[in-house]
Amino acid sequence: MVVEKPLNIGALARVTGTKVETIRWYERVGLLPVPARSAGNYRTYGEPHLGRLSFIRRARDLGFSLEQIRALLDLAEDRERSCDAVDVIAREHLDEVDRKIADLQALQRELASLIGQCRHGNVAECRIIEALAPPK
Amino acid sequence: MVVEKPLNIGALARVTGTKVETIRWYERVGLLPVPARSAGNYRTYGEPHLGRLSFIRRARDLGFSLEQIRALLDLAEDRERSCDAVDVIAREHLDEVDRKIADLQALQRELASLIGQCRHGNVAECRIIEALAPPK
DNA sequence: CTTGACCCTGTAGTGGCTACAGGGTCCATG
DNA sequence: CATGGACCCTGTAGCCACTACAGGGTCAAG
Repeated sequence: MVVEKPLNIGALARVTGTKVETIRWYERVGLLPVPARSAGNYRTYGEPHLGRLSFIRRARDLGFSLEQIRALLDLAEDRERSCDAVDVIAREHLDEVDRKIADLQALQRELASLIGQCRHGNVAECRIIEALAPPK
Repeated sequence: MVVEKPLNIGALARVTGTKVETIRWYERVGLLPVPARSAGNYRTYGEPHLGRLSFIRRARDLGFSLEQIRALLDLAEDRERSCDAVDVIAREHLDEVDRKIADLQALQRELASLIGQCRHGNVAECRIIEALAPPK
């Protein structure tokens, strides 16, 4: 059997690709449980912490907010519960992502058209400045 | 000739579609020049403030940062200067928008595939939770 | 025993606002 | 002339999700 050695915060940071400060931050906001401390007052982490932090990081990579992640972690606890609530959170997030993409694409079109009009003259006749300045 | 009446902050907010607090904030960070004050210590704005604030708002709607807007406003001052620097800022911003769209689309694909796998069972066999949890 | 990598707490800063609290001003109505 | 309500003032704190110190303590190798 594998006797797993406890990790200090730097090691946990390395294996999860998280910054040390971010781990402490997750602890402060209650996403990561308060870990045990060594004799020298160092935080010591085990497998459960590693798993939980990995979960958080993956969810963050997918753009979930810490609030959503908190909800997902709570839901994940109760393994008998229906996973519809999980689905709802994920769908809400996807809707948000869809909306952001649409907004950015509108922006992209406007910017591209603005830039396309640049004649590289002087500022007085700059189309970009003109487009931003108030009418007349 | 039109004698333009000075606006107080609320009126300026209404005509530019900005919140009063936002106008004060732009003043604090030096984007809007400090306005004259009335006898009762109210800010009083004229045409130049209106123009400048409109510029800021349009640029914000296009997603430029306040830092970029500051640069654009500086460039707009010197009407003889070549507008290439303006073009550079706009292009950098467009590149940023392009990048954000690409990132969000990658997210969108991942999320959609995750959600598509939901079988609406219980959490123990939830694909979404599984996908987030660490491997085995 | 010293060095340097690591860890601790606490605080402040980021961007771009937003939201108070606790007051002052202005003007129309009674 | 008093009152009420809409407006304005300053200053501070909060939002999100960190990030970056400052000023110290701990630990292990050489």
